[in-house]
Formats: sequence, structure tokens, C-alpha cells
Amino acid sequence: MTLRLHDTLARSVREFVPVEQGRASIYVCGPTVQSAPHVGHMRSAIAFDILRRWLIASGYDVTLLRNVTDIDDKILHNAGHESVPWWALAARNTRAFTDGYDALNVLPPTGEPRATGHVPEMVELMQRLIDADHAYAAGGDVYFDVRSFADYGRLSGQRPDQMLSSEAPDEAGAKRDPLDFALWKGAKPGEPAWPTPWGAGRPGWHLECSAMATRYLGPSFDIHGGGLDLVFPHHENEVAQSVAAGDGFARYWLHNGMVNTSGEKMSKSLGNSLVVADVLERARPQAVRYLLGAPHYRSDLEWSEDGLAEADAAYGRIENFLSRAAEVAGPPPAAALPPEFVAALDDDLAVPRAIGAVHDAVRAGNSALAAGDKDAAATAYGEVAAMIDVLGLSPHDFTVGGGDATLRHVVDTLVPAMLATREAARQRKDFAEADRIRDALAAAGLVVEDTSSGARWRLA
RNA sequence: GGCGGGAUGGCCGAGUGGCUUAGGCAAGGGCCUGCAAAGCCCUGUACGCGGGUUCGAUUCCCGCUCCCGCCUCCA
Repeated sequence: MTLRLHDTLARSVREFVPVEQGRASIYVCGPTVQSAPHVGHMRSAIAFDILRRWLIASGYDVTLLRNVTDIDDKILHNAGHESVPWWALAARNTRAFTDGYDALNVLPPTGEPRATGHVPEMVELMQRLIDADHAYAAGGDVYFDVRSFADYGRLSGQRPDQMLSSEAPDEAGAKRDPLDFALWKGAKPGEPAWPTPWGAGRPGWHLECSAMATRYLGPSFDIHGGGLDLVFPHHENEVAQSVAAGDGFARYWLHNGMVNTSGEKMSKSLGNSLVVADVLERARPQAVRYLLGAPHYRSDLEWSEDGLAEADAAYGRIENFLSRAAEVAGPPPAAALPPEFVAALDDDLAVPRAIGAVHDAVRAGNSALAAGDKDAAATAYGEVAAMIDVLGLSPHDFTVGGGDATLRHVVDTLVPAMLATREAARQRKDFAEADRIRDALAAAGLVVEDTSSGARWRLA
């Protein structure tokens, strides 16, 4: 069984055959750093993080690029609104994204190119397009000639003749056709600009991704990913630019579904965004990652606070097993991934089924622990640990409980002392006293569990 | 108007032409426990509506209703 992935361009699930055997090159559209990251951004990052981890687990040498669009209309607009330099706003938001990825255990990309650092590559690509009569300079801008590219619309299933043009006729400016899109935007007074043979200006959104993807991954690479909302026009335009210029470009197009709130896609313009930093104030990162990563990556996801609580409980079940098993077996033994887990992820990353396999192993492990079957428990323990790692949900990968080391030491000392006092009370059948101590710990946010080998405790 | 996706039990969320009809959360019963907690076992409640194909459809086809995404900055 080999990996099969849903390709938006082919509109079907295809076997994954990389350009180069044993290697996988991935370009994921990262954010435009116009504002703080919301959970929708994280959902996309997590989806492709799981793809990456699965490729690594399958033996691939993976190169994953995730760009940062650090110059665009919204950034300039928001910076003006806040009276801060555009580059300062971009840098601040870029850091916020990095913090979000880190908190949710998204592996750092192999490279993280920024648009403003790749103007020469963009100029080169524009020159190739102009030379091939697929682009033209006009009125300080450079446009792609959509009618010159016969396959335009193939990725998104749109037909140029059917497309609405939102622009009023008088706004079309120097375009030859309303569908033509800007590769490069001529400088406006007071805006940042970079020199080009066609005049100073700044990058159009679509151009940068084509230029950066081929700069680092070559003219033909394996996977291009991003949110479903990018299929048109962004990815359609990328295909047009790169293929018209003679590059093979991406061989598989993967798109993740949207995160909705109360039936609507979340985005800053709707004013209902769920900023990651705020969510992490009221939920553990493990729960957030579980919630965003557990459904299939291609289905839409309805964000809800109830869902967050459920995710926390479901993850807690896995976590609980791991810590109980660790008390018996120490570090998890090496174990092969269960076949049903492998089959699930190979089938277009069917994470829901994969998580089903995780829970099956958890139940088997819990039963083994209850029966005192150490070997069976250890096997399940190793399997669960291995599976969870592929999903990026290993408890130890997350920063535990914040707090500083000193406070943790106090807790680690104080709690066992209280539990010893309680155990003494239980021995002399003073259950009132024992319950008083347990209640006190519960009030402090700790759960006490009595087991045959003594009491254990954890954060509620 | 054009393109695409979806409607599953109290909730989330998979999946399949019939078979033991995922998994989680919640609920009820049992075991365990001093009582709990954790864990294990058991239980119930499904496939939007109307047709069609079929021996048989939640699963395939047609129509309808509703929802969502894209067509404009957007993961």
C-alpha cells in the first residue's frame, strides 16, 4: 500500500509518485501577515504538518517551504491605520504566527521565504513571461495575459468566459482584458517600492509564490498546498504564471477545508475571527491541535467551544493511558505502527480513521493494564506513542502547564506530602480526613486517583 | 448567474450496496473503589425530503429543500 493523495487539479485521489524517489518537496501557502493568526490558519498548518510527518514516517526526505507574504495592500492599509511602519507590522505578525505554530507543535518549515526577499526572482520570472508574450507592462504595472494561456481555469474548474469581473470598467486601468491580473504593481506615492526594468513598484500576490517555489524547489516539484479558498484566483494564477513560463510546477495540489464559526467562514473581514493567542488563553494547545487536526483535512470544520471541551476530553483519554503506562513501563518501547493506522493515513490522510486506531490501542492497553498483562500493555503503549507522534500529539512535545521550574518543584514536593498524610488517614480508616485532603487538592485543580499501587495525581 | 463541497444517532465525526452497521464526547446499567476518580463491560437513540435502479440503498441515479466555500483581500 502506498500513499494516495487527493489532487485538486485531477479532481481525484492519485497515488503519490515523487519527482525524485525517496524525496518529497512541498510548498505550502503561508499567511499574509496583515493581522494576528486565527485558528483557520493553524488548521492549514496542522494539516500539512501531518502530511509532512507522515511522509517522514514513511521514509521520505521531506523539504517543506511555507512562505510569508510580507508586503501587500492589507499590510499597508493596517500599518497606516496603526501608524506603524509596514515592515514593523509584518514582523510583529510574523512572530505571532511563529508563536502559534510552535504552541501547536507544528514543525518548523525547512525554509520560510519572505516575498520582499525575492524581488530578483520575481523580476526574472516576469521577464520570462514577457519574452514569451504571456505578460505585458502597462501603466507602471505588469499584467499576466490570461487569454494567452489556454489552460487558464483548469485548476479551479472556472471558464474565463463565465467569470464575473468585479471591477468597474473604468477601474480596469491599463489591462488589456478585465481578467488579466497584476504580476507587479506600480509604485504609488508613499508606498514601498523596488526597482524593476518596467519601473519601481511592489510584488503582486500571485507572482511571489511562483517565484519562491521554483527558486527553492526547482521548476517541477511534488506538492503545493494551501487553503481551499486559495484555489481561485491565487493558485489558478500561480499555475498560469509558472506553466506559461515553461515550468512543470506542482504535480499535486492539496487543499484543506475551512474553519467556520456559526456557519460562516472566519476571516478578519467578517470580524468573527478566533485569534490563536486568545484561544490558547482558555484551552490547552493539545486540545486545540486535536480539534483542528482530527477531522479529515478536506472537510469543513465548525469551530465551537463544546467541540474544544470534547477534544480536550478525548485527548485526555489518550494522555491518561500514556502516563499510566509510563508508570509501569517507563519510556515507550519501539513499536511498529498498526496496519490500520498506516492504511488510514496512506488513504489521503484519513486522520479520523487513524485516530480510531489510536483509541482502539488505548482501550487494548487500558484493558491490559487492568489485567496486569505487562507485555500487552507495553505493546499498546509503544503503538499509541508511535501513532500519536505521527499526528503531532505527543504530550511531551507541548510545553507543560507553563509555570516556572521553581513553582513546579514546590508542587511536586507539596502534593506527595499531602498524599502521604491522606494515605495514613486512609490506613486508619479516617475517611473524613482523607476526603478533606482530596477536596483540598481538587479545589487547587488536581485530580487524585487511588490505585492498587498508591495514589496518583494530575492536573484536572 | 458560473464552479465545487456537504446534509449520519443527544453532540462531534468516519464509513459502507446486504455482514459483528468506526472512533470520541454526553446519557443509563454493571464491575472495581471506604466513597470517588480512572479503567473495563453492556445499553439505547442514525443516515435531509421525494422518486428511481436493485432481491436489497444511508451508500448508486434523478429531482427537491437547506447549508457551506470560491467567482473580490483571505489558510
